[in-house]
Amino acid sequence: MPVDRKPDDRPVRTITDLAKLAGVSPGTVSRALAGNSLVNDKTREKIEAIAREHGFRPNQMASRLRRQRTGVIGVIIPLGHEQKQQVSDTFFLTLLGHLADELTEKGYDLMLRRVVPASDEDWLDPFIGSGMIDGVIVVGQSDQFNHLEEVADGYRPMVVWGQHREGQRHCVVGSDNLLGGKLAMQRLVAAGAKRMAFVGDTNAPEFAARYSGANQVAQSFGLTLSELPAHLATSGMTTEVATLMEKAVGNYDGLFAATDLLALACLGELRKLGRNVPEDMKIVGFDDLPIAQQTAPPLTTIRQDIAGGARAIVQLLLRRIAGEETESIVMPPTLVVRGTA
Amino acid sequence: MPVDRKPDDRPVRTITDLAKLAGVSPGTVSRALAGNSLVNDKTREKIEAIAREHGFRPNQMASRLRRQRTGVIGVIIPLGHEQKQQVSDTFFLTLLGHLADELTEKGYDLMLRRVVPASDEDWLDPFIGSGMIDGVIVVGQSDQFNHLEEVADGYRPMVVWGQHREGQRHCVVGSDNLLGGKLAMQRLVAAGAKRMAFVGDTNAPEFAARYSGANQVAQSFGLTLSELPAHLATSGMTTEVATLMEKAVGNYDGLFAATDLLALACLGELRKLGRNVPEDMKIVGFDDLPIAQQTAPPLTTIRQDIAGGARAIVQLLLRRIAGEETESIVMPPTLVVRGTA
DNA sequence: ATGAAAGCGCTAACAC
DNA sequence: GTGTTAGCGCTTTCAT
Repeated sequence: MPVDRKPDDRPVRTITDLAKLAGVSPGTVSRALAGNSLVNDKTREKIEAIAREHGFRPNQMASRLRRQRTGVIGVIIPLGHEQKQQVSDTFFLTLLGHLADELTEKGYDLMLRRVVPASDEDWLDPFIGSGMIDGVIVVGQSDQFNHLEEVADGYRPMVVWGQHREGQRHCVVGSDNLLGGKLAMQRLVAAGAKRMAFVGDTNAPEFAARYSGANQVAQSFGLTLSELPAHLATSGMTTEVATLMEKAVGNYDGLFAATDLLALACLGELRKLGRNVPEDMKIVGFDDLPIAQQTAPPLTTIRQDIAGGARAIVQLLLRRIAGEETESIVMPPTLVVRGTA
Repeated sequence: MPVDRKPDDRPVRTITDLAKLAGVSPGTVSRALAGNSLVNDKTREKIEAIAREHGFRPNQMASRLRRQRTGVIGVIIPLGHEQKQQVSDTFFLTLLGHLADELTEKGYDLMLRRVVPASDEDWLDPFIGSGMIDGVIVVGQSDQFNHLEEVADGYRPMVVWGQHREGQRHCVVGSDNLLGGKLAMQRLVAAGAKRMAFVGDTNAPEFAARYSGANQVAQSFGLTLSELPAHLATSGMTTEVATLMEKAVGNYDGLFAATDLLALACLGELRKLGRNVPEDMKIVGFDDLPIAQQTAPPLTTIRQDIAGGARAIVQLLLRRIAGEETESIVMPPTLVVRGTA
């Protein structure tokens, strides 16, 4: 039963073709191309020459099937709490870029998948069980914390970017969002704000922790922190924030935005409303994206070390693939004081 | 020669295991799970039940090897002209996000690779010839136009995002950069600018076309357009632009930035130098990234339809995979007038 | 140092 | 409708 395939006129498609041309066995070609075995130098050179001449590349599918390792790391972005959000949130994409860089450097390829997990659905297992990837990086916990816990019990080579909870079972790398929230609130208070609001969606664990940290500090000063629930969907965000800002003006004098993007939107809308930042309203963001330096006034924010996070994720994952156990890593964020608070 | 592997206690790992449990042959299981063949309903249900119970997923590596199709599209980002640039340029990443969305929707997975092609190096062939992907999307031509032409002669399922040149052989989707440049310059002139400069690196074909279009219009008005070569590497960009802006002040009153990111940097640096936009300096950007709305003043820019581009790329690629010939697509950009010019 | 051969797990003729 | 079987292209013992 010949596999039906387009006739390929390339004379040397398989290692066997090449072997015939070189007058050796397929095994020898495999060894020569792999480089590691002890093949006669002349034989190797000859094989390499032919391979180069014909632009031959060993079929990775076959190689990987045989070796039971794929050289591919899956990166999956669950978008549960933000149905509308595309894979286009700047922060995720920046992290993704760094992950690509790190993985490439380590010789792995990166397979990207975006999912909108329905509450009862298996979105992770098909990816993990597909035999296509050696390990998986989950970017953001979304509202899938419990599901991640379950999966982690049966599947070791997984590292998640997100929020760490005491005693959790899945390996996570992320910022200390509680601390970040505290730093943000301390700054707002130091800048003289009295009536504060958190702008963001506290359904995501990361954001909930940011709120919580900020709230703790607020209470310690005898102040309160309101919630202005705003979502990140790129399309609706601006109008949503516009509405929030109309209400916020006069009621608050300090905003802690869950992300820089949100902070930026607040800044823009407040300007439209004729309010001055930081005079009428102090603002602190979160992430320290490159644009935070370029706004007017430049954004006071909490910096997450995205590149460092990517490095840590990949490092932990490779250790897990090698069979090691690993701890989670919580990275301390830092306050960057600029012009908005 | 048993492949050495960790002992897997999962009772049903292969289609054959499952077949034994179900009391049928592997072939039947394969058919049942594939869904398409005519399998007895009872048999199918039984097989599906067992599969679900044991969390069984057919090994994709084997399936793909056998079927000679991978269900994976490669996305590769060549970074030739920007050695330092990571995969973190906002525009590329936004496009990448949309590509991920489109491909996911069509049932394809996305394999991401970042390369820094040395001038003489084969960076595309290894990816194409790896047998891991059914087709490839190249995001940006970088300085590899000629190489892409060569590859296109021998490999059909490839679509490139970038600049279209008359008579080129590789299939490309991209904006009409020449037109974009013209629109930008027309706006600068209409806004009253007299001494203009283009901020960007004209080694990339896209940028060269933007410059060229702008230059044509400038000349038609008897004006000249200088070049301020600035690179996109996220790290060095700000300082580089800072130097350029110091020189620019007083010499120019209108800037056409190759990208919004560059325009943003110009805006920021000019503010630091105490100059007002648009009074002292008109600025037009390119891309219309979401942040362009949020700057102060909001950025006048040339909009590229990134989502539409992604859709077109995927559509063309799938047609090429199916064996069709396809034309290139050039999309008209539009001028978005905001506050900077 | 090289050849021979047995699969990796799955699919699709082909036969019944 | 289901079983049988011959590979997809590669790697790796085992034998020489």
